[in-house]
Amino acid sequence: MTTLKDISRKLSISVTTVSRALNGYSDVNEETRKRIHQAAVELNYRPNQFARKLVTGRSGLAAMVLPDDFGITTRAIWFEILAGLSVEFAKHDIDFVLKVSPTDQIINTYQRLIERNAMDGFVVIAALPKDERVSLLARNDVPLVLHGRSEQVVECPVFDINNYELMLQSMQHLLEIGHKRIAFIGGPANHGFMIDRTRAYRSALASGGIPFNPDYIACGERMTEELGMVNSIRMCRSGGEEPTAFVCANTMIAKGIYSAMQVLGRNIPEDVSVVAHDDALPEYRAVDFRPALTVTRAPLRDSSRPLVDLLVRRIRGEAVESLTEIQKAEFIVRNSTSSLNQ
Amino acid sequence: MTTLKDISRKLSISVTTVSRALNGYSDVNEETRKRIHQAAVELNYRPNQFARKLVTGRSGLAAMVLPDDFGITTRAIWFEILAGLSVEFAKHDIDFVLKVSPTDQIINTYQRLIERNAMDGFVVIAALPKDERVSLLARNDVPLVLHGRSEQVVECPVFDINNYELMLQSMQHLLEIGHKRIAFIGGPANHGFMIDRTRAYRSALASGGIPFNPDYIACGERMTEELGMVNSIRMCRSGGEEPTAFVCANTMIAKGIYSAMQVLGRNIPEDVSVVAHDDALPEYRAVDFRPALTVTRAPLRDSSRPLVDLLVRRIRGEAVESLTEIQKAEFIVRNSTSSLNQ
DNA sequence: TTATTAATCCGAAACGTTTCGGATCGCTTT
DNA sequence: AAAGCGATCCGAAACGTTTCGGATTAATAA
Repeated sequence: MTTLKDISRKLSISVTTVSRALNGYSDVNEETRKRIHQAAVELNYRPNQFARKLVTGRSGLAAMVLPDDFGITTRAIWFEILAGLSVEFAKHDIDFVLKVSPTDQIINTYQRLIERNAMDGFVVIAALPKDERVSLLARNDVPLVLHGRSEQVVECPVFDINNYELMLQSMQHLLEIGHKRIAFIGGPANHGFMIDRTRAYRSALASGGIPFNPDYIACGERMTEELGMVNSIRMCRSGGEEPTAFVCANTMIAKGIYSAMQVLGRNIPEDVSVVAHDDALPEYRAVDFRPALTVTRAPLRDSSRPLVDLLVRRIRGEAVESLTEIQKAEFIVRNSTSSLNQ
Repeated sequence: MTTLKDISRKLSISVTTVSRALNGYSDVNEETRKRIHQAAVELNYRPNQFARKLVTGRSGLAAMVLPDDFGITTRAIWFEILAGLSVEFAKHDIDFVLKVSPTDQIINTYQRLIERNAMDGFVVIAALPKDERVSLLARNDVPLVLHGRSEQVVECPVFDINNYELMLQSMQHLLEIGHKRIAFIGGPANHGFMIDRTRAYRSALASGGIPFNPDYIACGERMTEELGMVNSIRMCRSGGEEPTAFVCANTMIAKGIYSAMQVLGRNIPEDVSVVAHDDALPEYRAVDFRPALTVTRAPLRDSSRPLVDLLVRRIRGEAVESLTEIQKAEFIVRNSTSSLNQ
């Protein structure tokens, strides 16, 4: 391991100057900076992160804490998120540490991590309205970036997609082509994105002059095919009037509805229309659905970069006010929606 | 942040003694050790990992490097592995860092990580016979644990399942119930586990007096449903004699074969028998197959603990000779295999 | 000429541990 | 009485950085 002292000795230049040259300070001559840089590559110098942390307080480590029951979604999706974060953090020379914790121990895990004071920051996914993780981190003044909006007024960067808008788009599309009995199958009701989308759902109904029917909305802890299947079947069999269209919180739910409709002998889009929000996971490609699925599209992969950027800027000390990014979803009409022919 | 100095000051005891007390050295009086421990919890003392690393060389960090195309397997499986490792490492107070790297940059990524010298050790999954990752790490004397056996003689701990034995078991079962035309659909031919299983496959055939038929073996880069589907269909349509039994390297391949047989109008197990190796992933439960799948079973989840234990012991300096663990797979006969009734 | 200033450089302290090499003291052994 | 020993303790150095507060020199301004 070559150290600053090695370079210093080789060039007969003080350690201070070597350090300042390598860190781009302005009070070192261009000529000597060149020599120092050259010596650094020759000796294959790598700064010792730990020595640096000791004095700067920065560790070059960022973490994410996951529940071991995978929370609202599936292993594949978590991996997609993790992989994206890992490569983005790497661009900033930050190592990404993954903590998996028993679900009821999440807060303790955060607590211990905070006490150890080894992480420069955290990324927190799937914000709840009053999120204990967020308030704990914020209270201890440790940088975090939040995926999804949180109700509480906290000084932290936020990344989100425009859940309200995208739901509005789906609904307007369905309303325009004549649907009136529109069902919404989504995730856990207490999550930020569900609150926004439910709000948009109701407001779209209202603006269409359609009364809200609580039987047409279903929330489940886990947004899987099964959720879509059982709830769409239930809605179609409930005896009352069946929905003519479904809006789904993701493509897996839509997949479940496709299966259910096949079982029930309904055709998509002739009998029922289906719209979903699409995280663009390779495992569930909306274009490959038969019929191809109409979606609002916002690739999950695209969220890693903004998340990491926001966190890094927060760590660097940028004002939190400027650190909010809301991504627009794209609306793509395919073949799973059609106007009612009755 | 409370430091050793704080405790030292509070108790009027030297920093040295405080450090030695907390680290369990024998040259400190039981009485004062008590006082020190008590003060430590009162002040909520947490040792500064980075200061420690600076002097001991240990960082409390272990890493795994993954290809961004997910290599031989799926996102869900990678996540299963990652989650297991994270919780096991946590038990040893080690933070688990995840590096995702472009597939053609894997070696460079290792190289950089080694140079930075920030990781206490690595876990390397899916060993190749001559594994560049392994030789690079070993050459630089950084601890690693290997999942799967590697041909090269390297000083490193190894964890594996008994691939040769489990393949033998599957084959013997099929031979005993009268099968002669047995196909094997597996993963990349160059991987250690495939080499072992192929060897067992051929040796079982030989011991049954059955000539090896190259048309009955299929290897694919990615062990997915698709692989099982296309290869089983190909084998059944190739014009020659169809296989009466399939051995699959995992349950996803078996799933693909189930679909294929349905398409071809063959019944399992009346027309064809299917055996698979089962990593016990929640997404593909062998008991839930219709008919329930006969398997050799070795839960992937169970591999995290031995992997981490072996690595930790290696980091602590234990002799590598003692650090090998081979796990036995369990053979479970269900309803996907039956004797030939012809 | 003298005072100012800008451009470069550097010594030393600090971050929080661990560890080496003793020091002290009361007892036991010769 | 001297030497040896075991049980406890501690000062100081070291790990590899960053950074504070100057120091030096030469050019510029007064």
